[in-house]
Amino acid sequence: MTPYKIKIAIADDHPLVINGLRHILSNCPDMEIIGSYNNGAELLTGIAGNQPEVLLLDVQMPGQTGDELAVIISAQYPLVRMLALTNLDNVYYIKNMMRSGVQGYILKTTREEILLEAIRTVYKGEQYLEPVLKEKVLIDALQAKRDVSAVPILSRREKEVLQFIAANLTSQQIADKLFVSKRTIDNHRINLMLKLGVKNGAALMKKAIQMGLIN
Amino acid sequence: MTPYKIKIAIADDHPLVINGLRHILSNCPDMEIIGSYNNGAELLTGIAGNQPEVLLLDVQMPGQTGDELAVIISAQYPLVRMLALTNLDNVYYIKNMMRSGVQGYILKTTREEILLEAIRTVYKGEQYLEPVLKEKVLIDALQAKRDVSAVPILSRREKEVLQFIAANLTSQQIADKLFVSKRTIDNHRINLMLKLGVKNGAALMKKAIQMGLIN
DNA sequence: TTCAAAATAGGTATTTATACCTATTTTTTA
DNA sequence: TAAAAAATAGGTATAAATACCTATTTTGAA
Repeated sequence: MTPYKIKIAIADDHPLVINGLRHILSNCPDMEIIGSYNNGAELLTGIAGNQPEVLLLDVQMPGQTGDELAVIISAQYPLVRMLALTNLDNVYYIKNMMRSGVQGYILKTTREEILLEAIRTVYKGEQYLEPVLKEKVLIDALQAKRDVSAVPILSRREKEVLQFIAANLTSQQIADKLFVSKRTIDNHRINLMLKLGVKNGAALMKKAIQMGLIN
Repeated sequence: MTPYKIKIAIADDHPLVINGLRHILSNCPDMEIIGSYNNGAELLTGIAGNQPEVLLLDVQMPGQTGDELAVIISAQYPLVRMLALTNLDNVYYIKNMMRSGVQGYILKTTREEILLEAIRTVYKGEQYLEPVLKEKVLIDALQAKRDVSAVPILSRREKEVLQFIAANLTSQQIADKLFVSKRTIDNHRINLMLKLGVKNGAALMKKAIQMGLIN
């Protein structure tokens, strides 16, 4: 009796990658490739008539990028599981793809067994992330502040004002809330920017979040 | 021959916790408690004359909070390893403490073996995070966007402009970089704020980071 | 209790951002 | 290829932030 075969599609702009995958998967009794596409447009057209159960999705392709495609596909075909398959081991890309709707993320340099395990895991509806990448994401999330001495010590009032700035308030509104003059808040603002070494409110927010000073 | 004993100090405002830890550690041939403190002030005074190798640090204490203490201690006594020991299993606290300089983070509800393993790991200079918490941090970092329909779809140019705003540039500077009019960038800015539902650049930055639109 | 830091606030100017329009050109998509 | 969306940019205001000062009061730590 023939086993059930997981229907797989591949989207990658490198024919070599597609051929390689075809070769590997053709030796798997529980998988079959039902389509391959060289770019986003082809993928979206092709997938409309013939939906795979697992889509291997390259992150970098000409035209639409992987994250854009992932958003479209997860909205239009919520049953299609996606597995990002790429050379990019940067945490930013991993987070971005996972948040865009892919269920797994593995590297093209990965071993065959991991690839197959990832496909099967994702097919089951579970999330798969290569151990190496898991470690990377963890380190990134918990990274100690680079240079402890470089972390500015903010006064209590400054931290308070920082929270209000983050909460979408203007200096005037903060002043009203704290019953002080707008000029006082302006000064806190400028001192905050000085201490964090930035030149405007937007950058202040970014830095403060990076440093863990606000949520 | 007596084994080397890891010198441990405890800072916690609950005497029960301190007693419990004393009890557990007194049965360990490779550990000894050299001090215990009920609040931040006591800790800072006590540690000045007698530095432990591993400090078990509660996150919530009257007066100074755990993260403030961690920053102070890692600056003044860089050789003292710190292990956060708390009831708070919130990712925010975990990240905050780890970034403030503690090498490990475990829950008070944890099993004895894990506590001891954590102390030994941290003593060796390695990072320790309870498996349950590791998983939490990962999920938090990779979490899919809550409500796909609620995630505004930004155009490519808007995303590009967003990056530049995050990079500390003014509208004029961005305009120069992209060879367009400042007014164009102003419009992108306003559209970005509209789409993300905020009213100023700082809040825009915060929201964009929360949504994973920028690093 | 004395000293230093923090919080307070004002003056004055300039620069940027924000708001609300309209409108054209370019690109994408159906 | 027609229609929709995105990118472009201008007019005109106002509001807000930024910059660089000085100076007093309050608070906290040695």
